[in-house]
Amino acid sequence: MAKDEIPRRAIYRVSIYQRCLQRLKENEVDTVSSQALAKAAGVKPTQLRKDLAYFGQFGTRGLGYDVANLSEVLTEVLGRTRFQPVIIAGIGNLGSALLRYGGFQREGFEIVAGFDVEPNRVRDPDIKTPVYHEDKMVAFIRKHQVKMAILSVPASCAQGVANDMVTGGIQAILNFSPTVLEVPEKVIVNGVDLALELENLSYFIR
Amino acid sequence: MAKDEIPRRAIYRVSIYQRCLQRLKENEVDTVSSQALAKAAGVKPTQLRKDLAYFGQFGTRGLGYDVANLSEVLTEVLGRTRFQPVIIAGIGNLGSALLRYGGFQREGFEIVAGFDVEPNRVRDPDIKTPVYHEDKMVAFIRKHQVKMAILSVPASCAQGVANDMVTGGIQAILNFSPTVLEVPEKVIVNGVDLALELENLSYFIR
DNA sequence: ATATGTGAACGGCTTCACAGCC
DNA sequence: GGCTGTGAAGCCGTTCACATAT
Repeated sequence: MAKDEIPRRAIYRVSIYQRCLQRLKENEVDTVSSQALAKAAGVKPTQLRKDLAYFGQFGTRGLGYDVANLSEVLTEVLGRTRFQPVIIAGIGNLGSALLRYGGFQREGFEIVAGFDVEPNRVRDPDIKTPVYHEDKMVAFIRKHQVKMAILSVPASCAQGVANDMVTGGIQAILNFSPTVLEVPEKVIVNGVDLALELENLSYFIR
Repeated sequence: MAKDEIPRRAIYRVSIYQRCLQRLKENEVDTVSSQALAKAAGVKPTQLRKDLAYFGQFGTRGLGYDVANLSEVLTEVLGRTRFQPVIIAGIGNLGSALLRYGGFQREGFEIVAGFDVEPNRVRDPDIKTPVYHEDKMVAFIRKHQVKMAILSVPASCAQGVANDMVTGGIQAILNFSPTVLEVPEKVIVNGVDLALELENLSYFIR
């Protein structure tokens, strides 16, 4: 099945299924129905089955899915079989928090370096990740063949830093700046816009 | 036009239009076409016009939109005419960063209090927002009629804290925990799942 | 001439209904 | 009987084409 026929949202959900399976494994459950797994993931059972169908047939009719097996399959599907190095540009408030955040490591990502215009600014001493000057970023990306980057610089310089990332060879950017980035088509950008999310919520409360 | 006929994503885009208008105002541009505004927002002109049409007619044919006027209208539409108080539960890495983050204030939100199981844990001294014990949260929400909350506690206690928020009367939650929250239908939840976004990106790079 | 506003067509994702298998 | 796998139907949001206004 070609990748671009798979709904983008389905990929997000597969990640969620994967997490739920992990929890089931910890609890030594070894079989799960689409109904139960879907409930845990907050979706409808048919949707779960449809999502899995994009990648193959993994269940046993009348029984359900083997937790360990399905979990392995999804890890494969998501391409998370090996650690993925990530860099981060902009080590301010948010950037520092992201460096300390354990959630990435847990999911198989490692932030290998940070970059900032003020690399020596005072920071939490238990940040072990090295922080270099932004000048060094392009060379670092090239040398270590890094494909993924987190962008947490102020909006005003986001596009410039993104350009450097692309120059170095970054293929995917997680963008925390409240800006619309212009990048070549082959580069993927996911945006996380905190103020936007709050604004959106405020619209719905009355 | 009834609120629930408007696509949820359209609301996000309206916030983005609003931001672009702000920038235009700063540059003393006073008229803008759907084409120009759409480009700045990263969408197609027809989509912009369709989005605005959900709320009324604001343009002049043959000319475009009056920047100041449209901006006012959108502020009204988004319900961001007055400051909105927000509380935050979980003042760890991420929570502290969010407290220091200026982007919320800029968009008309004020984090009025933080809550944590360890309210006296050592934190950046230039955080001015008071941090109380989580026990006090429900009473605080009630007393100050707070409607919006940010949830940045560990996944394992997210549901419990969310329940308290709902008990107090919170109507909208911005959830940073990698969990599917179960809340009454009338309560809105927007999730920001950092590891999920990275996983999603890693799927698309090859 | 130029740009908005909008019904209709389109496309993609979700849900349904049921066939297939244990 | 129970549960998965899947073509078909339904739904929702986006895009198109053009009528309308200045």
